[in-house]
Amino acid sequence: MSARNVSSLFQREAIFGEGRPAVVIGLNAVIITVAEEEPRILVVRRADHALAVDMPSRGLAEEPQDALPFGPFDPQVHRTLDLGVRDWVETQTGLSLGYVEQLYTFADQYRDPRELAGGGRVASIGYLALVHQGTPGGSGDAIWRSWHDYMPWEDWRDGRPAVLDEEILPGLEHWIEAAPDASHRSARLDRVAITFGTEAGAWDAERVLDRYQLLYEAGVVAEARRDRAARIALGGTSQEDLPDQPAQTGPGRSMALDHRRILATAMSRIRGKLKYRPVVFELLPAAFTLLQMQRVVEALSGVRLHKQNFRRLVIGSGLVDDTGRVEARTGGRPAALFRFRREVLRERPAPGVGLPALRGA
Amino acid sequence: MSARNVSSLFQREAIFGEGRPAVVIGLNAVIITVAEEEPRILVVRRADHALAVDMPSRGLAEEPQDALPFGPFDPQVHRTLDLGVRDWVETQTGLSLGYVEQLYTFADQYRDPRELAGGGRVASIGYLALVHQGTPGGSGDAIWRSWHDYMPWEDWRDGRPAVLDEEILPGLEHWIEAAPDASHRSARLDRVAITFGTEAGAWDAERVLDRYQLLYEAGVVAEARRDRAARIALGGTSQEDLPDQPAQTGPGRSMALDHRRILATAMSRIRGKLKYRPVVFELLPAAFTLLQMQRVVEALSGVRLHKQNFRRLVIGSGLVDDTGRVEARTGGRPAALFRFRREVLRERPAPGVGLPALRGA
DNA sequence: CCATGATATGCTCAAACTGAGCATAGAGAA
DNA sequence: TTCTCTATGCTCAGTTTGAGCATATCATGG
Repeated sequence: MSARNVSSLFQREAIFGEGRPAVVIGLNAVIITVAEEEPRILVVRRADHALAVDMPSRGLAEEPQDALPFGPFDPQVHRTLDLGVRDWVETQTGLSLGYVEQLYTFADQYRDPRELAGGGRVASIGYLALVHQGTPGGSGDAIWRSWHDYMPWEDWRDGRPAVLDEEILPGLEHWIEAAPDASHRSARLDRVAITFGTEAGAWDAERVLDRYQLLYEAGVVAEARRDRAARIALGGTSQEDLPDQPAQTGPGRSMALDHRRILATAMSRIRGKLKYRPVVFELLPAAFTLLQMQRVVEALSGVRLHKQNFRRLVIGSGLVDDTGRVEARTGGRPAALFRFRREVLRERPAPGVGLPALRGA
Repeated sequence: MSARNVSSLFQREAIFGEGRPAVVIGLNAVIITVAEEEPRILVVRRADHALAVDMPSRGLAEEPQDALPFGPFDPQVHRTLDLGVRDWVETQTGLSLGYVEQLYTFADQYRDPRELAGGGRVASIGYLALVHQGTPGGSGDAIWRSWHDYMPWEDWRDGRPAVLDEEILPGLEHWIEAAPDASHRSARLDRVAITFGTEAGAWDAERVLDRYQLLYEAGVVAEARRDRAARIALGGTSQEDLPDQPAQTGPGRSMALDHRRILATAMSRIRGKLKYRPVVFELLPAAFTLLQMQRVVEALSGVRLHKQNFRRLVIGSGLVDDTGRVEARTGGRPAALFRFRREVLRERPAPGVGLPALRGA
């Protein structure tokens, strides 16, 4: 509460002095495409030597894990963070990114377990990038995987995902029961109800991050138990009441470090953005049918849409132009081919697929 | 395009090796409150010794500038970035922050001119924080100022801001004219039309950042010319076609470094958030009248709302509860006092002041 | 050539939501 | 008592949504 002069910290020494805290900045990219009606992200297989190298004898997980592509940020080379991302993604994978957007900066203590072994803090700036369908997969060991492999509970296109009732809600139930007292229990119950929409059937597609965070805190997700095991193994204490399950189980495929959290952030962001910015077109070819467009929106948002109403809204919004051409290979009546109408940006303040179904309710 | 193995960069050396890029992380906070129907932010007066110290003889600006509160991030002390912000804000100003949210990480080259003088890159992570009305101002030299002092063109509550037609649009006009060729000119015209809504009178309150960025690029805002002057003075080259005006003029009050850009980011974020999250209540007392609530929303969004419809929506949304008490000092019929209904979080997926006027159109 | 099975596309209709006002209520001030 | 204010209730036309029904236009297989 000391009323210290605020600008004292502006002194040069405070910033450039000896005590300069060493933070290494890394850039993680969630590179998204949509192919065969599935939203896919680029992942690499990565040996979790974070643990393996430092304590091979402690018997912690050594098997390789999926990880998001990563590149260090070097201020000597890169003028801006965005350019840094584009640069190393292109260098490593040959992919030329279209839309690129900064997501969030993650710098929690122990987000990288190497910190426990004496490494410095590694801050990671998450990025979201979109590339067109049909872009050749990354070279090297990078592959495209459906993001639903990691978040199966986020795909409601074929109805309520079974994993919710089979694994997730029971796990959360357990966590609620394990609360220290009634008030905590009630708070936990509320939180589950809010994020998973257990009450009014109100599933909010945008709350991907909230849901993942909750699953992590509740120890339902494999990463939670893995990280806890790492802390214990390295001498940290753990007061947490996580269920004692094998570290590798849990809903969805796990990822290295906090990468699944970064993915969740990306999913939340793109689902939100869909409504008010024309980002879908970044994932579509130049000419497309309305059903193709609908399928991409559905893949990203994870919910089915009413076809006729989708047409009405998209056409009515002025987002697209009829090219006059048709796509004949539909298996039925040929579909008109449309293209994105860039001029709409000039006319409407928030052009996007503002479907009511996507607006939350 | 070399198809290098992606995971090669995961090697420990790449991260912790000798060539570790030195990046200092600072935290800037946009601390917002609303008092007397004005949205206010906490600012400090700061001598721009960035330039003054390094080249006192070159005659560059030495007068103090407004700056956002700043604190270094020290990974040795702070477990998370959020905690870091709360900690130094409390230490320096005695303010206990309510809502805190990360905005964006800024790390452009030369965002801090000290870099030109040989300092390392200073990355800044911007934060948005809300504190209740009536919170005592910061101690030391921190003061509350209306954010419209810095962005006067964002306040449409009393009609179209005069500064738009008097200063901004002429300045942008000049920039459009100065384009190298017709296609650039057309692109610039489009961009102005989009961000400032010159076409259909479509002012999108959320595009605060787009507008500020455009003003900066067009050299309309004082910071653009200041930064350019600094680059030239320090030997950098400048090919830019910025108008030759005194560095200190331009619409709105200028700020140090890229702080006005960070403010613009905060304004965009909160205006967007207002629609789907109950953030207004962070700025209101426990019990409030609907008009008080409306005034806070108007102050933040910069637009006037229809009173009866505001009531209808807020009450209908279940966001508030009647306390049964009344506020008598209204100057007219006493107004019912309401309080925030926290349970709404459990019921609705996206509770917020989702007024149509705030939805863009 | 005609039914069948697909998908595309057009159109309708009730329910809910918005934008703008009119009208009345309950205070203090003149 | 009347006037002036702000609060609060209510109406109404225009628009937007949610859900379907109906028709169009292909390919395919009798």
